[in-house]
Amino acid sequence: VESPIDAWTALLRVHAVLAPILDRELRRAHGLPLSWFDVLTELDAAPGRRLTMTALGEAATASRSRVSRLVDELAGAGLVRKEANPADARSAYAVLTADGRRRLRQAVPGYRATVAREFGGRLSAREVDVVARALAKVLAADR
Amino acid sequence: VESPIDAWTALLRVHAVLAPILDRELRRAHGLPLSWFDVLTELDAAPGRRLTMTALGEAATASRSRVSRLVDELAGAGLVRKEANPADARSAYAVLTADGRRRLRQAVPGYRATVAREFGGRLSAREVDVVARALAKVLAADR
DNA sequence: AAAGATTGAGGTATCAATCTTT
DNA sequence: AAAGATTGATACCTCAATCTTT
Repeated sequence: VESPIDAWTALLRVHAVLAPILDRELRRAHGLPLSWFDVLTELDAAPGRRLTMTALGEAATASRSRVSRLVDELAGAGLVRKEANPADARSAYAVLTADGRRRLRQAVPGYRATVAREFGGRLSAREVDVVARALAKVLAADR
Repeated sequence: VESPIDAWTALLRVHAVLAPILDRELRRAHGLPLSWFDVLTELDAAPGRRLTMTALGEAATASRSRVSRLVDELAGAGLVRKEANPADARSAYAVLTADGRRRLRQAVPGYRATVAREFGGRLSAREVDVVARALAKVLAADR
């Protein structure tokens, strides 16, 4: 095992196996698709629990145009609210609501447990650490 | 950085960034979506360059029902051929054609180069190795 | 009845075109 | 003209129902 191809191929496979598991689990237990969970998580981590649509598109896994529709769905469910940006009338904020924060907090423990079981379960602490650092480097490099 | 969550979240982000890049590059240069490339790669690696639909569904990143449609598309493009399984009339083989093999071989160098640049580029050989081994362990564990 | 495979219906995501504000 | 954002059209993917063979 030496070429980056092997690592990348394994990443594709792990994603293909685990993402659907997490998605189904989040829907079943909390009515949250993984795409919603992802957006809520990014908003929760942002200063003021808010991000412009563009910033959200860059932070989340969803594409820029997908984010528009996800935020509309989340707003319809009361988990997010859209707010004007007083500094620039072109841009819009997506803001996490109290309800959204509550739903997210309910979902996080189960999500972490599933990840720990399915992903972390067979790896040493050191391995987990190296993987996290390495993938963070890949991200930092491109964008 | 210690929890498996950080590693998993980074994996999601890397996938979200790199998969579209590779997909666009494969389409542009070779007319092959990443999903096609994935199926062709699995068939090329299989004994006799053939797999039953179920085996292909397990090997590839596509779901079982998606594989049916992908193989139909690939057969329409002449890159794959469907063959009866003489041992069991329920099952069908997807077989890589000479054309499919040629197209795959043309695409592989560019694919490897893009992965090397975008993924392996910023990592040491040791990091790449640990990531590949760790992700392989995760896969072996679940399925 | 279970296993291999396909398919109709519907959900999910992307692209390119568009609208508005800077 | 460029940046922020949305949207119509379309491609992509999954679920559950179905068909056939074991």
